[in-house]
Amino acid sequence: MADTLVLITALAARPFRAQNEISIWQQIADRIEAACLDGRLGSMDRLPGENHMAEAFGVTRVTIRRALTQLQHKGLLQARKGVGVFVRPVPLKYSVDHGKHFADGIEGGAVIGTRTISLIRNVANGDEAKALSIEIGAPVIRLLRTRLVNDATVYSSDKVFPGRLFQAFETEYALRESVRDVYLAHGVADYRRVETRVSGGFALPQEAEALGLTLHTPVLRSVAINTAADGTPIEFNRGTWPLTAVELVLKNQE
Amino acid sequence: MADTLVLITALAARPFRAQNEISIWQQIADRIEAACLDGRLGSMDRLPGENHMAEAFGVTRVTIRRALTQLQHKGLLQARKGVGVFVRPVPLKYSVDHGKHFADGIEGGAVIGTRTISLIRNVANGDEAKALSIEIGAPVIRLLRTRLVNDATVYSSDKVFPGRLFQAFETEYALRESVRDVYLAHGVADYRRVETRVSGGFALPQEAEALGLTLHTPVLRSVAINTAADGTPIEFNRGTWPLTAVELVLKNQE
DNA sequence: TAGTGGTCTAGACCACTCG
DNA sequence: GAGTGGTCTAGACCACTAA
Repeated sequence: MADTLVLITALAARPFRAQNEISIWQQIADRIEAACLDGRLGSMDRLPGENHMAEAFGVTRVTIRRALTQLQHKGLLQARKGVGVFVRPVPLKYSVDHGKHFADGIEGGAVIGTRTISLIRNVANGDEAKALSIEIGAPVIRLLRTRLVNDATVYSSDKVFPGRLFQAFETEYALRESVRDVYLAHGVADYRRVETRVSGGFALPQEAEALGLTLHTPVLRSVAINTAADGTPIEFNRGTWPLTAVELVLKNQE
Repeated sequence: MADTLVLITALAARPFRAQNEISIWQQIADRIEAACLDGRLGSMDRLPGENHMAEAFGVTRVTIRRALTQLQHKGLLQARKGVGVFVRPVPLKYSVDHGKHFADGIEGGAVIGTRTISLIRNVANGDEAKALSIEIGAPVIRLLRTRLVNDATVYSSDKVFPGRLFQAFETEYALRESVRDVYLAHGVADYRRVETRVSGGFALPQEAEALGLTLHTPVLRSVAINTAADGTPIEFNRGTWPLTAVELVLKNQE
């Protein structure tokens, strides 16, 4: 919040260790990371410009950028072209039980938030049709949203539902932004996650935008299918997580 | 296998698109990636030196390095200091059912391999004791190994077993490098994976070494616990996967 | 218009590996 | 000793953003 240049100058005051031990850029990254983690650099703070930081640390912009790049990959910083480099909200690891509802799955007493990006009706493409056991071109409901933990965006999801099963999706969802409520209102009291696939990748433009990450940043991706108690697929869910922000917990219940 | 400089020169022959569309380094990376994926660059091939490639593409070493870095993060290349940059074996996505045995979990008819790094007896530290429900300092068996799919190293694991339950671990394991056989020989015919935790991180020196990745490369990490049919914990398993080499599939069986 | 981050150049020195 | 990748310097131009 305060003048970050003062802080950075303070970080730069300590001399670097001998170069054959740890590289300069790594030492710079370590110092900035420490400042992020212990709160000296706060959430949403804007760092000084790269030129200023280069001068403060007595190095070239290239060296500063090498350090900043690592911290962006770690999910601690986000760079916005023409604007600046910002501290991302606490990327501490959250444990999410991916067999449960998102809010239930967070371990510990965190504050959960939801931001609905869009909710439209559409038709199923190949992947979606296969996952939901419907025909290509069949009507579907498409819900884009992000989930927040302690004001940090940790999850961006793209959910697809069979349109025929949820005639009143929009009105029910509008009440509390709750998919579970929509299920209940349509007579689906019980359902289960039958399969989860987890893979890694690199943030595409839309993912970087949704999660507040720099482009090319490594991410986790999950693909999951929910079915009703009778086995009917009711949801196809594709999600993206910042690589280091989350720990997915998958339990085999008896 | 053949002269990779000839190939790289061929890749460099095509002119670059206007710079305001896609950056030079990205175009270089895309061309090399395409050559890796369609076999023009084969597994274990060594690329020309960065100076040679820079000259071939008509750019600076910095620009070449930016392209190579991305491909290293993607798991397509591995750089070895003082030696060269090498093409990693097919990092195509493998689907692994993490509730099953490794070999059973691979989807499709791939060739599975095992390399045992070390097998020693030791004592449990805090994490391991907690996971296995034994006391800190209790005897454990520690097994380090890597798994290969079609000659590509896709998994490095660090398994810990309660020493008291497997008196003849070493002799039984030596027969076929099979943990399942060790279980059977000690009367554990049935067991299950009760919990899997998946998270992301960046390759530590030992992980980079084991998987043939460049340092700082993003990776997937899994932590899992197996129990015998009666609920007794029998294995604590920590593993590392190249980020883009695998898709973990976790099914909830009825 | 001023400042920002993204890209690129043309050099340099170093530690490391291998023959 | 020759070649390699890792690091670092000192510049430059660009597209983008906000005041």
